[in-house]
Amino acid sequence: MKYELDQDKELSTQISSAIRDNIINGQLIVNQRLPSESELCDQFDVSRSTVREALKRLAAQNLIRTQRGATGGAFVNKLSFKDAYRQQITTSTLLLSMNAVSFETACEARFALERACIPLAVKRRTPDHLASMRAEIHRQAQPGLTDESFCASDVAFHRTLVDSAQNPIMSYQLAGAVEAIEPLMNMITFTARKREKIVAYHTKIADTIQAKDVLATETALAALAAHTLDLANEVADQRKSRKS
Amino acid sequence: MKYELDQDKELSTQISSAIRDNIINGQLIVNQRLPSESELCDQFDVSRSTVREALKRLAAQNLIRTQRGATGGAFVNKLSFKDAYRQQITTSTLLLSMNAVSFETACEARFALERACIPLAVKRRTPDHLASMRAEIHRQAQPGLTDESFCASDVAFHRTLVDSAQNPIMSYQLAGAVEAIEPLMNMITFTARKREKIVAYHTKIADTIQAKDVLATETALAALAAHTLDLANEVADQRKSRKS
DNA sequence: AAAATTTAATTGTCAGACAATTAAATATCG
DNA sequence: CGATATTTAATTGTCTGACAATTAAATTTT
Repeated sequence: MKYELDQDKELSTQISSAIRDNIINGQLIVNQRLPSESELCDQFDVSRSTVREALKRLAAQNLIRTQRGATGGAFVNKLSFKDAYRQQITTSTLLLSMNAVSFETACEARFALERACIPLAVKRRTPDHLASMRAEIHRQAQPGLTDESFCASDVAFHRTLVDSAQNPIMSYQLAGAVEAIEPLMNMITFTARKREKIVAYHTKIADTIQAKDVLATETALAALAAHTLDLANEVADQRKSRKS
Repeated sequence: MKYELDQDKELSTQISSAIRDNIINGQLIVNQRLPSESELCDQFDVSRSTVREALKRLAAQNLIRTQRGATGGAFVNKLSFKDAYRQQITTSTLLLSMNAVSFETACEARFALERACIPLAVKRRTPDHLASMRAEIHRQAQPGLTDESFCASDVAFHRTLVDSAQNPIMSYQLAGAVEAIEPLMNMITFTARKREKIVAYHTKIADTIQAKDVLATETALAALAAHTLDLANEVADQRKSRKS
């Protein structure tokens, strides 16, 4: 295999990019073994530390995995949906926390994207999905729950809604939108009254999905979106008044 | 700062995870300088190579950047939307190519998610967005265009549609869905007649967005989705018949 | 005061060594 | 012969120490 290297960057970056390109364009296929570290040293004419730093970069992106031992080495890794989910969630969470994204913007994105799942969710939801939703709703209604657990259950409910569309690509794409909002939601204090209201919306959503009523589900979700935004604004107002 | 290390993994993995956790949970904030490599050697009681491999892992995820020189070091990187886009697109593309995702599934996800943008796009689209869409449509109608360029323009058109919702989180989330499908689309041969039809759909979509008609836009997009799926099935059928 | 030089801190790269792991090859024993 | 134990070889993981390259700050020179 031939490699073309950019100039003007660190060697380890050039090497990892070269190998990454070969994975993306299919010259290196899943489970294929890369040359051993010492062979790569020869090919790129660099030291082993440099090769290793390059390989660690690729490993961090789940593009390769390594095995020790006689038949070991670095292998092109099949990116699993699970790994992709995790990456997606990490990236989304960091993006939100580092870029001062408003709750409003994040909320808008989340509910808009979830709405996109409804027609498919209504068509394909199984009894299992419905049961999962009901289970989370039941959990959310329990009195002793901490705010954090309540939020986590909220996320689980919405994730089930997304998953019930049974399109793995959508589940993956939306993982970030659904999960990354959790830290923002965690800043809200959910009083018993507020929880009651949210539980009611969730129940409505589960009911309408069960009834296979797209329009009613969309309406219920929109109402929940509006309500969530209200809660967030309330928190923001409290902050402001406390400041002054 | 204290670090808790998992056992049973490579040292460089443990260290990168520990630092990553501290970035995610906010103990290390944006632009903060990490301890120098030799300080990290002392803190974790490992060699410099090990520390460096850990840092390269973090750099590969855009979590840190490094600078040489007297005041250099590793700094917590502010994850930009641009970096996040690129990561998202790379991951999505690999996920699709490595997991034998059907065109149907990818297409379904893409159009469902795009549909989610329509209400916002209709509300917020600027003359610039409309002009961009028209420009891509014009480009798609040119006779000498290669199939690849046609696909690229198609992607650009849809990206503009998404961007016109003016929600950066949605743009980011959908970047993968919109772009990753391009390699799959590239397997389709777009005859003049087929292009005409797609251009007509795109025109319809631009028109209805301009007219701020949500329902009509949704209808047009749904029609385009159905048509795209037909094209893909045609290709699949040809493959099958050529085999037998 | 400005420009040139030196210094010190830091990351990037190299070289060579040994430890740990693992599968395959080989030797041993019943 | 067959099963088991041992050795071997290949490979990644880690350590040590060195030097190069880069950069900002400190110092010296003009």
